[in-house]
Amino acid sequence: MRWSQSFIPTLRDAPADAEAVSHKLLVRGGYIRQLHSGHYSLLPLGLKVHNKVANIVRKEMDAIGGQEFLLPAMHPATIWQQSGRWDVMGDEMFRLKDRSGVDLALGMTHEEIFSTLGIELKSYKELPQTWYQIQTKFRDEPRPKSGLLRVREFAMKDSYSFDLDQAGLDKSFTLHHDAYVKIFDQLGIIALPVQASSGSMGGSASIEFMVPSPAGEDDVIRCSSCDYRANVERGTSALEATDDKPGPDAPFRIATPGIRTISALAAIYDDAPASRQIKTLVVVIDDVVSLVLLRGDHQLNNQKLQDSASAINVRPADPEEIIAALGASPGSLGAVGVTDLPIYADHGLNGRTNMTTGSNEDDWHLGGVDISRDIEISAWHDLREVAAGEKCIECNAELEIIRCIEAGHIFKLGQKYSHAMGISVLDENGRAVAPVMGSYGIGIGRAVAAIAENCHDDKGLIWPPSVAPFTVVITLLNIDQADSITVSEALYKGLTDTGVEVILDDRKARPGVKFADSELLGIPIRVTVGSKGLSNGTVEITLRKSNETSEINVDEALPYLLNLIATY
RNA sequence: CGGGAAGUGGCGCAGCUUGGUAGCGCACCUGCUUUGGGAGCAGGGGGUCGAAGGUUCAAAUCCUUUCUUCCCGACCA
Repeated sequence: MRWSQSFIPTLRDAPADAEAVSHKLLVRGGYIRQLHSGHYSLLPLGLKVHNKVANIVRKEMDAIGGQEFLLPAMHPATIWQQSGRWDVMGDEMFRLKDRSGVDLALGMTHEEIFSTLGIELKSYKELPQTWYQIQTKFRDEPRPKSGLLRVREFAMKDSYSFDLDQAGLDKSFTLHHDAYVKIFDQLGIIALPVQASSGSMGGSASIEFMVPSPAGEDDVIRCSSCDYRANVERGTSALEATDDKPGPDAPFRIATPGIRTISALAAIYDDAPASRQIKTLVVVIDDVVSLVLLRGDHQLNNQKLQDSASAINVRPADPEEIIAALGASPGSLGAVGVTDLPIYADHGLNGRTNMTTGSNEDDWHLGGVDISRDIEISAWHDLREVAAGEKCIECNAELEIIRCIEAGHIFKLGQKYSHAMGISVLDENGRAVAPVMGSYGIGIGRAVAAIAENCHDDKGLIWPPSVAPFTVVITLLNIDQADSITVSEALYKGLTDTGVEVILDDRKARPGVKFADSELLGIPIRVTVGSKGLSNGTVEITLRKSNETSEINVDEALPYLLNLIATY
């Protein structure tokens, strides 16, 4: 491709709106442009990178027996109603009506739609099946942000496996897991597989592939010693034993005028450090006012609560609801004597005695509280959010928390959709069996952004060769000089003829502009053709990644480049 | 949805406080010079100042409403 004829609108300044590095560089490099919030146009170079990522994904899906489909992006409401997710998906699903008033949705994912085809599976002999597509998904995100990282319209590779039994699903799941490892390896980014929450997908297990980056939105717990890794929405840690001194036979009242916080109580009352207080939160779980109890120094993880309660929606109660439920204001709340509300307690409180908590009367707390004796716990769950520095449940080493981009997510769905959508096959005994399903996703555009987040310097992008829009840029410094033109054109033809993707910078522009643009674009190899080198019979070959430059004789340049590309 | 910020040519910004008919840098076009790290000079093109309403002889500027975008939080497969 000739640069002079290409649409590559590079910018010296990033738009003021851009914050994330990938966003700035992809816009400045002429890869993407925003149409409106959460919707981006891919420009020719952006599409090239996008396609390369998609093709790597495609290749690895094919390698595990995946068959590519393309399903509609627009769906009838009825099919989502059949699975129950028409309601579950809430505001995040784009909905519309056609001219006759029929409810429609833009697909956020395709479990239901693939299931309509799964109905045609009739025999265990046809299983397993692995089906996938690379299709546009629509999600009405509450807050699109950071360029391609969080958008409302994006291409996603989604695949679905159908197996006869759990053992089959385990195998399909492992195949996908290993394929994902290979994919991210080829994309040139580190993606840590971590235990994750399944969220609205349901199902028994899920693993996310997380790319460490400050631009990410998820926190991952990582053990400094063993290979324990989990999303904070899912992971836990070992708690050190707490010494509760023996308590009284019944709780006693403590006058605490004006005390409204855990830390304030700990400060004035020696016997109530935060770790020996009970924190009482009032939440509304699918319209049911409920209490959540945690150790005073622990934080609630909302997703854990939502998962534990199998809830669609969890929100903090507002002050009026709290007073109506408990008769006191936040800061003085407790669960002792509460019998009419569901009470969820975190495992960190299990077996604890002689603790301090609110009394549901402003300015008074209760001491000597024994959890099992004094509080009617409805259910015990893991609800607290792990903090950095806590100890690993596997090996007791220190845990760290790292910010990550969720680049892929694989789920064991089980039979939820098979049952809901009416898929069944006959097993070898002639009995109808609902296949066990799995679902597996990689966001293509998000992967592009994740690579950009990880592969750049202060001059611009540094694409891994596997996804670079071009492998080589020939920087022709003087477009009026016959020698330079001859050498450049010969190299251009030589590389093109061997299938190397090259862009020839034949623009009428100053050298500084050409160098800066080639670095901004992040093309792995630059060949500089100029009079300085040609006077010695050489061209310069520069690696974007290391900025390492070699002077190579003109005659040897082509084989040198081909060898360099082969061994990059 | 709560909090904050911002909308002026393709990009970055000034002008607004104190109303007087829009400007700077980059980019773009023409010419000359220059030519190995974002050139210089000269000339030139391009903007309903987000939108609507109001105040006024006069509104980018003041008032009201509204839309949009970004950031933090909430939320989120």
